[in-house]
Amino acid sequence: MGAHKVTSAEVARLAGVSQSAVSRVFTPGASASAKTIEKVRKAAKELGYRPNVLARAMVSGKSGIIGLVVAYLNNQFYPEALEKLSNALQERGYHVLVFMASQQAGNIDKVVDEILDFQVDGIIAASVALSSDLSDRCRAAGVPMVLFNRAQDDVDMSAVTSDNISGGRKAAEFLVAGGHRKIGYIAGWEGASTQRDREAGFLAGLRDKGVELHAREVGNFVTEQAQEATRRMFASDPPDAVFVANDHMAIAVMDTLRFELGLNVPGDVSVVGYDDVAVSSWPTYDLTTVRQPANRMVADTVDILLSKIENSDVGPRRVEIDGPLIVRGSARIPEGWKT
Amino acid sequence: MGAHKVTSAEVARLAGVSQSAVSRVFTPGASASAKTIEKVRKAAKELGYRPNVLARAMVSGKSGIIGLVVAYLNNQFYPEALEKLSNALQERGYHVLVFMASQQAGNIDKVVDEILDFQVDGIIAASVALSSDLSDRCRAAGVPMVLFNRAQDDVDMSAVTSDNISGGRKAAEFLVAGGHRKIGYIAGWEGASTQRDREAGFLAGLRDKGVELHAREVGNFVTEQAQEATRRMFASDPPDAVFVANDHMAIAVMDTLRFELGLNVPGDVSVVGYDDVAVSSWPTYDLTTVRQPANRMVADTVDILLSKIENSDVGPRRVEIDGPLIVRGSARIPEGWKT
DNA sequence: CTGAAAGCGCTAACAG
DNA sequence: CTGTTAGCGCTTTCAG
Repeated sequence: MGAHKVTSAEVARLAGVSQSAVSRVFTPGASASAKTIEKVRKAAKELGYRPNVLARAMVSGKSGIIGLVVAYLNNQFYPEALEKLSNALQERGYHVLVFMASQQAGNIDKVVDEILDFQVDGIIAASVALSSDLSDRCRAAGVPMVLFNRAQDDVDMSAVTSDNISGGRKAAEFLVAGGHRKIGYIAGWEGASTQRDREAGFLAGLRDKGVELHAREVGNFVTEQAQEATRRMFASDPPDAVFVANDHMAIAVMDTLRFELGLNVPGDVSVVGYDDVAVSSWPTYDLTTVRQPANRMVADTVDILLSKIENSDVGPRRVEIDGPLIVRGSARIPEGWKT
Repeated sequence: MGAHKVTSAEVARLAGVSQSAVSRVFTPGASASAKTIEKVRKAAKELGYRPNVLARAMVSGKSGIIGLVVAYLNNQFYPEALEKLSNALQERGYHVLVFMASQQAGNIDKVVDEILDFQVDGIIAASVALSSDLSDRCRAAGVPMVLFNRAQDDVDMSAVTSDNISGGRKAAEFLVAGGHRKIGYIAGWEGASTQRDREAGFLAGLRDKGVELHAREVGNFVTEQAQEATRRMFASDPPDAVFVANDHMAIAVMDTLRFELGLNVPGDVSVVGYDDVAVSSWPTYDLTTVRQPANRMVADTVDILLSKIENSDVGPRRVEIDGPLIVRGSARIPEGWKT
């Protein structure tokens, strides 16, 4: 007993047909007589036969595997995205091979090579920066790739993000409308396009209102660094409002403000974040934040990738999805602010 | 340019050796002369050759893929575990194919079938209940499987969990020592062994101290349901302490207690959770909880699985790792409580 | 050590 | 519609 993988040949023998007949019965776009189908299905069930996806991949050239590169799962936005991506792909007949990559550049290249070894049909890179050499390699291998939640200068690279510039601007307008004039910014990792765009939009928004940035510190999207950034920023001449580059850090900032610095949010300081992850809506934080429309980002990412896979000559697409400012209680609400 | 996958045959031609020579150079346990190795490596680099993992899998029978079934990523414990699992496996030369499975039983069976189609070398099932029929199927296919954070009656099934009974007992002893006599329990999904064991240990702990359970509600490991369970439990004759089956729910319980019911934690009610996820240590919650030693659970899971893969005749192993009670501020600390 | 040859399990022409 | 025949790219005997 045990440890035996049933082959199509064995099913064929039992069903009294050729091996290719079996293959046809299990190949989506194939044709076989009702009688054959019936015989084969019966034999297959009896033997517990299921086609070997890897063998199919070898000859067809399609593995049904999508490589997903992801850097860290600490930020709640990513597990959520990963779950949605995986589900969306599963619904369309694909499966996700996960590769964790630390942020170090060299690592990513190694990881992508490994991905390519698996003959994946496509790659989704979530929040990782890629060397342009890498994109070339994928292109040479004929494997389409799309960036999720990160854009790149390379115009040939498809990418899906929220509209980070517009989002940053919304945060600025809200804070200024709320009467704040001493406004600080806690930046994420400066290698990230999301960080750069959010900051650019935020600064542009301030400038348009004639307000100058009061303070700036870098938190690198990391909890501990965001806490330290907060301490530095509030050590002297503290701001009365802070825009934080993502919710993950914003939560840490709020905790530091409240428990370490004894400040009241939003009484003493207004805080605005970016992402609208699950925690942000918890009553404890009740964080005003710019929502990243994860569902639409995922849907678009999958659409773009699959259309590239199924129709190899479509050009690159870059999508920026506008997300609303979700007004909650962590920042002073301007009088007469219309949702 | 474009879309061409380099084969070992092409490398062989360029290097002026046979195709099998190329294979040997890229096969870990193979032998080739220094001269051959050199020629092949050079040609390979020039062409950008990398072995096709799928083809290798076909003939060797080892795909290097581990199927990971996971139900939901909401509970912070899982992204963390997934990340650690993936990293540990990557370090040992394996890769993770992720399958999301909703809790419905039928779904899981389908998912496992799909996993098997990929000729995975092994399966890790995180927090999903499996029909015994399924275990048989995997055994028949010769694919080892280990359960992560869930046990099963089937003694042939390897499983790694924390010592949930002992953990539940620790929570009971702590609460009773803290002077509580009206103690409630908010249960997780009753199909989960973790839930059952935590409750059993908790009740045993209470019984040993001569305390009776004051109230019990079911939260199913779901935020919203935990909130409702809290409301029901505190509607009349409220307890002065609650043990919640996991931190994910405990956080929701605390928020409900504080913001909806206006109660003070731990002043009016003590709360103890289970898992020690990242949020639990945030100052806002500062949750007293039983830690699940994720690192050791992951390490053991990987060890067990790989030893089964590499040495097919090892028996099943069931590991229960003891986790400490992490005493923080969400529950009254007994006088003279020794850490 | 090395090349030739035989498949791994399956799909895709190709004749019938 | 169906069986026969080639391979997909690679590892692994098997003779040299």
